[in-house]
Amino acid sequence: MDMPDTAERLIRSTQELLWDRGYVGTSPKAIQQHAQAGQGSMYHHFAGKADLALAAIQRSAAELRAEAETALGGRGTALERIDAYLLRERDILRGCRLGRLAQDPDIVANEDLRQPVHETFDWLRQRLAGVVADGVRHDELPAGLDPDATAAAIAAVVQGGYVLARATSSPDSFARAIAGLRQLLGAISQHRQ
Amino acid sequence: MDMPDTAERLIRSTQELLWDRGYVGTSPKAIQQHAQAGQGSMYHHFAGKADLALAAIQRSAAELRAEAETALGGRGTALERIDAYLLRERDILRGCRLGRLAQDPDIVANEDLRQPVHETFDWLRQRLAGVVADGVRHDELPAGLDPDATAAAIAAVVQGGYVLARATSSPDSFARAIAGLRQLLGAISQHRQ
DNA sequence: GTCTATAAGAAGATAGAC
DNA sequence: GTCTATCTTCTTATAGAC
Repeated sequence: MDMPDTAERLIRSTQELLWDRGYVGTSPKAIQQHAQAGQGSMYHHFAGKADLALAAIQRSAAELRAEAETALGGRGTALERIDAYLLRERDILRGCRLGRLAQDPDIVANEDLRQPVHETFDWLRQRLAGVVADGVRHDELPAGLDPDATAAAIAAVVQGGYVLARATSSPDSFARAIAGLRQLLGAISQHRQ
Repeated sequence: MDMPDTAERLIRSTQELLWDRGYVGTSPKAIQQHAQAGQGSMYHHFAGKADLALAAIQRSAAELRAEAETALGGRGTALERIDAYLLRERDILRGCRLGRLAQDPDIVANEDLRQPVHETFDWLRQRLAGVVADGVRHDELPAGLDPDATAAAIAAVVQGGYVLARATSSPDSFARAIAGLRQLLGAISQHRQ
């Protein structure tokens, strides 16, 4: 268990702070303190706040994608894989690492910083749409169902569930939204074994 | 068309800036410039940034609630009223005035500032649940449907739709999520006239 | 009510020593 | 690679004149 090197600690610290406070709310000083790195260290390894944030966002995007893939690429029916995604462990009140950045004006205004966020959500929707399409192909889901729209609704319930949970300071709000979506999906499923 | 008085301009300016930049990203100076009010003016009318933000958030919460009520309290079947809510005009890429505040660490950390956000989302879910319950009562929607969970899912798709739209810089992402939800609701509805 | 002056501290770096 | 010094601008006010 060696201590990660300085650049690595800076990236990980920035990931944590971006998650909790966003880009606008995260200062270089706070990053340095969290990473136990000096001013000079940070500016030696990274050109500045934006450069470091880019590394952190790319890292978070890759992690998120891997976690989603674990659920969506698992075994089971389409509905079971969607359930695995919807019910996977989440730090609900902390929100989505990437989704929160979509609210940040300085992220949205900076094309470099926005790109990994954009790409990840594009990937997620396509990945979810693929699973929905599988469900339609195997007669689990009705033939008329639009995989892209359904996928977008699923991703939106998760992102919106986070918002509702934070707004009400209660993870229950997230759970309720997920339960509502699962009930709708269950109601239209063809229950084939 | 008189110019609103100073306190009023300060509140409206703060509403706009909170919407676009959040609490952490909004400085008193920016508010003063937007409102064309001086430093002394602002601190004469309000105790400080938090006090002014509270007034602005309460105002935005009341406005949002009134707009939702217009759609949800209109005439028509339950599904038509939900559609009216889902399809009402929105400034999609700007996001939700209140939902974006749920991401703000300084809002969540301050009970006074969080309260109007919390209350508004509680109200919205209950209001939506009432409409869903109406639908169940009138046999538009299946008897087994959980109104609270369905309401949470509907609110989450809207909030999440905003997140997806901002993440992808495209209002289409919002529209797709709404379309997905409407397709699910349509599929389970009983199509009674 | 509004204006200007003042101020302690943070934000986001740059420069040069070690 | 890391450290300290320095710098400009911004943040969030307070104080007192007008």
